Amino acid sequence: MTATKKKTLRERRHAATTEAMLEAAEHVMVAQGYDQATMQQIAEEAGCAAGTFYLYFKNKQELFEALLVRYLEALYDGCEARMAAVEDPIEKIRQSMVAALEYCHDHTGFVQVAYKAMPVRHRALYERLAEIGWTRPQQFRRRVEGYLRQGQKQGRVRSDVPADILHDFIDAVIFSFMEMFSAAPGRRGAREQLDLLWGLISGGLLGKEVL
Amino acid sequence: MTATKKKTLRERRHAATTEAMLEAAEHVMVAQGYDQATMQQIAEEAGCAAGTFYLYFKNKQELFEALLVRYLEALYDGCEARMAAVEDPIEKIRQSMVAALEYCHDHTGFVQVAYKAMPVRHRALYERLAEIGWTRPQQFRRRVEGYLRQGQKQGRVRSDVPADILHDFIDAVIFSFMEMFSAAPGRRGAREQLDLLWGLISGGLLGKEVL
Amino acid sequence: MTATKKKTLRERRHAATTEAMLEAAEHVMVAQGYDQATMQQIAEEAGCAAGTFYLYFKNKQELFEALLVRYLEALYDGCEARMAAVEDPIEKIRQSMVAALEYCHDHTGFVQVAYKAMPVRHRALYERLAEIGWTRPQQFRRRVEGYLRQGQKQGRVRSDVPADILHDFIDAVIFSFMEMFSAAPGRRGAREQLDLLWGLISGGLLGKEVL
Amino acid sequence: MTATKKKTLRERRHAATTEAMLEAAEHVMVAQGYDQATMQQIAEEAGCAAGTFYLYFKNKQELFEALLVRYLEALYDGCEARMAAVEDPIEKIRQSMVAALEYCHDHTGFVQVAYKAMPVRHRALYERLAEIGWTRPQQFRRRVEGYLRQGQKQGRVRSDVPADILHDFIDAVIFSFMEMFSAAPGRRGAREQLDLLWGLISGGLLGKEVL
DNA sequence: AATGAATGAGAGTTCATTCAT
DNA sequence: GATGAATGAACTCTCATTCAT
Repeated sequence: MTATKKKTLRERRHAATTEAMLEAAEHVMVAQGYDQATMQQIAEEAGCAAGTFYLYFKNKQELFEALLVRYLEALYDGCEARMAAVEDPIEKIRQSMVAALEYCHDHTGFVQVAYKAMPVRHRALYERLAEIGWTRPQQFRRRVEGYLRQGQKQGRVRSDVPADILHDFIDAVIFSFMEMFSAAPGRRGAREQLDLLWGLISGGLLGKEVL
Repeated sequence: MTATKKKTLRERRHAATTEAMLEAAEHVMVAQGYDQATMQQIAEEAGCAAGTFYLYFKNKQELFEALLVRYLEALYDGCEARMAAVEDPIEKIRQSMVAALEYCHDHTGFVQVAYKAMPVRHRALYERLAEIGWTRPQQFRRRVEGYLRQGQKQGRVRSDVPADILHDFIDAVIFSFMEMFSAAPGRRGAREQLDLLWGLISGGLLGKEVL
Repeated sequence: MTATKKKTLRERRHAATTEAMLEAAEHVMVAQGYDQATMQQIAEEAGCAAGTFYLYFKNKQELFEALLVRYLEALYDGCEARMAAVEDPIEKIRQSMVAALEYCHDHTGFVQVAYKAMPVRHRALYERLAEIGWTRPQQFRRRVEGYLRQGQKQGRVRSDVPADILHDFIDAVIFSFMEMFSAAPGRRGAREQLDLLWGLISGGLLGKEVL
Repeated sequence: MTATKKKTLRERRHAATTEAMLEAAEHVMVAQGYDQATMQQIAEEAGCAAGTFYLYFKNKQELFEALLVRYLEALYDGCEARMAAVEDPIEKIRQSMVAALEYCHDHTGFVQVAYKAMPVRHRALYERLAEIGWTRPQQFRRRVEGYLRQGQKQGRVRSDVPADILHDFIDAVIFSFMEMFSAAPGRRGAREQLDLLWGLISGGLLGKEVL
């Protein structure tokens, strides 16, 4: 009991420090970008010595990756929770967007990290994360593509465009608008943003006619 | 007269050198990204000494900006030429997309520079370029928004979404797909790519129904 | 009484810990050399925390010196024991060599520490050890030189070379071959090694003729 | 002509700088040892910025290797020149010793570098130098072993000890005494030193009787 | 105009040592 | 007594920029 509690205490302490470090890293990297952010700056922000970071993260690159993974895990968790609550495949996609936008509203830092701090373009980063065994994005994507295909079979989604391209389309719009929203937060309510995006996206997915 | 001619020759020489330097910078920056590309590498690629660059560009940052501006100037030139050839506002937008995609096909380096080498996110960069007085993107954007508003007045474009958001939507889709196309060139023909994108975008712009 | 016993127990514990630490230090320093061996590595090898070392040794340098002294004490003990068992001065020297070689066979780590891990060359180290009051090498050396002088008086050792140089000669050969033997252990039996070395050394000491 | 001269001038300049840097490195490394010598110290000694060293040497390790190779090349050159001047195999060995001792007298720094500054033990270093393609020590050694075998065939060198061990013996004595001589220069004349060493070595090589 | 050697500030990272627990 | 997290100074090495030639 005591041992367990002790261990838990240590672990808690460790987790809290890790958390504080990730926050400091986020803050500085969002402000400066990955390359321009120095470990000294981040350490100062975190209120500890630069060397201390190397007890928690192997190097700067892994610090950044941990930062991103932490956010993405939460984001995907939210998306999947919302998706599970409905049955209809198209509605699942819509709900996933709702979750993403909500998360983006509550964690402005995330999008800014993802867009301003990335040491490499996001495609390359996903590959890197896959290399270290974190493949959730790929899995999630496959799932959404499945829903899109169901929508195509039901005739509710255009079939002249392959599902993977439709997914790219959704991603393109969401990511881009998330960046805009996070850069100018509060400009519009989350509800309104969602309707806007869904209008644009669903129009593209439906694609009945060409102007 | 002679003086003028001499000066012209010098200018030509200067322009040619500038051009070679920009090409070298593009090559290295596309391969390595902005921060990782060193001036010595770029100089070696250009076949001159590192110091020489500082006779043509104030510093690394300005070298990159010049590189980007050169591309964007050509891109906007192409877009505006095509836009001038048609009358219909929606068709103008479509033609501008055609031009952009074509340019992107012929100058793969451009998109790669814009996406892989940017020292900062593109929004920040536009602001920076505006600071140094290069405001063509803003002008171009205003023009396209004007066409969108015309389309709205004619009832051919959804009016439930403001024109500036529609523009953001177009930008989001185009920029994202341009990156994909340039990363996997030849996967699809330019024609086919265009139809794909236009299908998605026009669907979104039209936006008659919601799924 | 109880206090005394307690103290003795404590002392035993202290000695055992010291021993374990020296062994760990030896292991790591032999593998990596003095500078490359880190206190954290040594601590891990010893199964304790890095900080604990500083309760037993003032710093890394003293840890190394203790390590070396422990070995040298044992080595000199062995040599002197063997020397005491015979009368003849030359034979004393020979027996000392026997002891040294045996020790070297049984404690390969010693030579490797002495040769691979030394933070400074050995002469400098002896000076340093003398500084901290450990002068046994000097004493031992004086003794051996005494035996050499006796041999010279008896006409059994060349007199054209001063005894201190003869001692340097012996040292040179022994130290060098000890390094070789310890680097390639088992290449030759201890007996054979001894004969080899004694042949070379005694030839040099005798020095009747010049080729 | 001009071009050639220019190039030669540059090369000269480069060589002179390299030389100055090696000297500075030698000075500091002899005083502090390899690990303790910092690039800043060396640079200060050389009268330039630390970064400048990296234009001439890839890193600290290569700086040290260059330093050692420079010395050894000169040493071997001297040995081989002297060896070529005589016919008799044993005399060749003796002449090589003469050359080595002379070199050691004129370049005290060399022995001190070799003994005080080595980042690793000399055997390991020879392996490393062999790795980067510098195998002169091995070649030289093979040659000397050949002479020893000739001496054995002629009955002038003991045959009860293999030639490679005899070579180790010579090396052991020479290296050790070189260190002593260089640590206490001028204590004895070169001539006297030579006679001393040769007496000890030739005695060991001859090895007629055992004390 | 062009060079490229030299600079020097500053990067990421390591590690002997300390000290609150 | 033992811990091990934290320190922070010091390390090697990089590179945008300068300037004597």
